Amino acid sequence: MVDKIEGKYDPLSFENEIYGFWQKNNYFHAEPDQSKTPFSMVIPPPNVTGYLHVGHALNNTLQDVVIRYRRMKGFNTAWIPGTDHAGIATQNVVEKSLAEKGTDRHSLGREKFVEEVWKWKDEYGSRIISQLKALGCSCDWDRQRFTFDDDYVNSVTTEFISLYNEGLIYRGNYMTNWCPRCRTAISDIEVEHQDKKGNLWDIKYPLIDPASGKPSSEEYIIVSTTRPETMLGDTAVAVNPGDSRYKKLKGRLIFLPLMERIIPIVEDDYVDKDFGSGAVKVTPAHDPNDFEIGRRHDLEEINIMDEDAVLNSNAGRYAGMDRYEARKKVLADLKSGGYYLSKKEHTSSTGICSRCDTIVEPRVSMQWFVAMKKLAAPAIEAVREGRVKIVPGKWENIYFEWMENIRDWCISRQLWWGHRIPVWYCGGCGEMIVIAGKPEKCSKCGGADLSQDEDVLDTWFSSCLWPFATLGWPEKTKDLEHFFPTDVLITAHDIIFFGVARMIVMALHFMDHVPFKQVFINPLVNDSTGKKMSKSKGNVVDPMVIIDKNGADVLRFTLTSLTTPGKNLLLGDEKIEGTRNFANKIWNASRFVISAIEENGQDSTGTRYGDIDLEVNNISEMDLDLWDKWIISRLNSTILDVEKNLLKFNFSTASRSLYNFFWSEFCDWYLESSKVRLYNSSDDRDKEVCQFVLWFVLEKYLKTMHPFMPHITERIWQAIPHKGKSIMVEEYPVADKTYIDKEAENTISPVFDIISEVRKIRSELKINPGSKVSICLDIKEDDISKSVSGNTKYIQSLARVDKIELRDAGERKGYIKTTIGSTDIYIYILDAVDIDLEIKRISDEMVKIEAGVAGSRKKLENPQFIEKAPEEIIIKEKNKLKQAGQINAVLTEQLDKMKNIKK
RNA sequence: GGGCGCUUAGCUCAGCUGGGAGAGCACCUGCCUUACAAGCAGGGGGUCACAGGUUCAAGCCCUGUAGCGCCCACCA
Repeated sequence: MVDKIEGKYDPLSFENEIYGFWQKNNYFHAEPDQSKTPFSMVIPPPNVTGYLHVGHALNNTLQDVVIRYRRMKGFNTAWIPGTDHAGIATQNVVEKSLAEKGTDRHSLGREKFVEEVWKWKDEYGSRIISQLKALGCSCDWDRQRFTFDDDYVNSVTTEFISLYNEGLIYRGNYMTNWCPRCRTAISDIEVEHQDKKGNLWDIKYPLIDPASGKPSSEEYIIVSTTRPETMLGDTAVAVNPGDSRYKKLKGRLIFLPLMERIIPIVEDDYVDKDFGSGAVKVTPAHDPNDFEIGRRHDLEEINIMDEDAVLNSNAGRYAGMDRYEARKKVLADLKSGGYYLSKKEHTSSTGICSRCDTIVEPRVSMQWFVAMKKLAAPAIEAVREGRVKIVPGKWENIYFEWMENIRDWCISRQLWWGHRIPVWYCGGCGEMIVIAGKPEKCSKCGGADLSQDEDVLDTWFSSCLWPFATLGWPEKTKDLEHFFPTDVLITAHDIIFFGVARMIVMALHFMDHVPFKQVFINPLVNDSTGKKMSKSKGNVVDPMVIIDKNGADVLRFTLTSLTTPGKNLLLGDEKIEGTRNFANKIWNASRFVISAIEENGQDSTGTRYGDIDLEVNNISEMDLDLWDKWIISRLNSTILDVEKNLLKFNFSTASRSLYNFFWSEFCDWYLESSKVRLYNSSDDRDKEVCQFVLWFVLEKYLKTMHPFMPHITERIWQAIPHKGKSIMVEEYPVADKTYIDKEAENTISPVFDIISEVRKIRSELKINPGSKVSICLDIKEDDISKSVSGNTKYIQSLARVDKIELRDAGERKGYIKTTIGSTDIYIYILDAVDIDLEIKRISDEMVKIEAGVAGSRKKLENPQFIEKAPEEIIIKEKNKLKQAGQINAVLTEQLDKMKNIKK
């Protein structure tokens, strides 16, 4: 590592180098070690096809802050990274690239296509990994996993077979959500719902005349539908059993127009008497409700669509038409046949595929399912009992609501990219064999004609093993023993159902333990106007662009400072700029500290500073100035505050604490005060103490800040006196409460007040900032007097004062008088003052004071307040009133004086 | 249809268990003061959505209203 820091903050010049330094020294890696307390996390694996979007940037920054903090706290930390093979998403991406080459997966064939995807993965799959590195993530890269690694395939196979053997996985023909574009079944949660405007059509279904057996020309039932084309698959009309209108029609048959099929009327409680005509057409193969009705009444399920949602031969003369084309034709035919009654506008929620936005077609097909009810129960209990804590708590309710109403999980996908289902079918006898690895012959008939189930498993069926499969499960590895359960999972809210819930389910089932103790749901990142980022809107912020321009630290700190649990965050350029300025501030202040140390001719990287031994580092034995005690006190409070908020995932508060301490306290006050001691003091010992404290506070601060801005803190730390190789493996500063010195803070406070007051008056009266003024301080309280008299040189320097007298100015001319607390301040301004300006200043001040006085007086005159409010509040209020009175007196006096001069 | 969240300065938000309305940005004034103009010093600006209630005291607790947002749901 280089020592000296450059004159200008240029993160791009050192961030990569520092990351390489960490990696080279293997700081990210942890081995199981019984002597240490483990702290582990698994990354929510990003899609292998993915690139780092701003949501990932946030998610991984937060994880890195947590893991770096814990590492410095002495835990044996492992942050396990990796990627997800992401079945549909990846297959879609590769298919797209095939299409560009003018080919498709079908002409390639399954085997070649899968090879193609692996090639794609090898080429692009590390993109997101290198982006995470650019962000500074301290993942244990030796443990990087992919949900399609050989070992992982073994985990998934074990999962499937064992759930199957326990009767928790079954296969059957059921209603599923079918995406005609992806040509696969998808699970309920992969369907998003959008309200779409459409129509509700009323259609006449003639009754069959019992006498003739032919459609009646007079009797009919009206049915309403939003999807007229599905009538081609109707196998009944349902009415409510309590609906008197249809009592007389019980047992009658109906003539289904167009298909000319005879279908029954069935009675079912599902039907709402008050909706439309109270009669519902029933299409068991293309509507989830109708499916249920159909199963209850043993109705035929006529599948009228193929996997592209094109009508099949069951749709008669409509075969070959797309579903929407068929709709038009059906309506036209209904019209010409006299069956069409009316249409009205109707908005209904439409299911769309979350992967490709295609309208999902409910379709009956043969699929594999996981029976979830039994599995969910212990997972609900685990959260209820607090064994898994979800932060913010509101998400727990959402979790409960979903888990308590959970439905079975369709896990088979009609894709080629994914974990194959470990099931073989015997061509001879039809036997189904569930086994890892292809059996040689059929266990029933001995035949060798065995073929594997064509489907693959839902990606989430594999990712829900992530917290323990990455550690070696089902093998009983040392890693698993040491690092499982993990401690925290940080993820976005849309993963609660897909991942979090199922991880809890599977960990409880297979590991008999929760997979993580806490889940933090990170906020969503919106654009600067609060809109969701989307490619089509063109408002996507690319984190890599920010990193390439401002460095990773700036992006990271911007994100943490905006992360308030439970609230979406808005990211815009101004926010980035603010952090960049802050990083610049840290850089420059550090340069100041370095130069302050070096000025004394000390070795900037040694372990000694003057006669102060950094290794002993005992500030309690030093002769600390009030300012030293104050800044050390503030530092310790800051450390406490940062830690407290970090443990609550309150990243914005922790960030603000770091920001305010450094800028408003360390830079604005302590650094400025140090100049007095460094440049104009003859007290060498005091100068040394000051230099030491500058170093001490900066060094501790850098460590406290390190998890948030790892690169800059490392860079600067390497350039100041330090012991140890890297800040990232240093011990996190221990906030020593004995140094939280409220007395020092209280003692210094009047000094600050006086400086601020003099600055304010100077500014308001437009006194040239370059010129110095003389002041008199009339202090009535002994302790203030003591602290002020010991700090006059600071007041002189920071408020640009030449002469300070600790007395009142009496009748001497050329002074204006102001007051702060009980202290009167006289500022000698010669005749430079603009009388009108001063009169205005005083009048404005008096108005403010008056409002406060009125409020206090009202309270204190209220007998109930005196009676019921706590003593301390009453005292406080009285003090307020007293002080206001004093200030008012001074202002009145001053005002009179000014007015007299004016005369 | 059910549930949840939000509403505080021009903008974005912070305000923990009820007792002094805050920050950043923007704005205004003055400063190139030897770490930093990506800076320094100072300043203006708010009936804390609305209406009730509890309380000595409400941005904070309770009820209701309105607006915005999100999630869930098998509304033909």
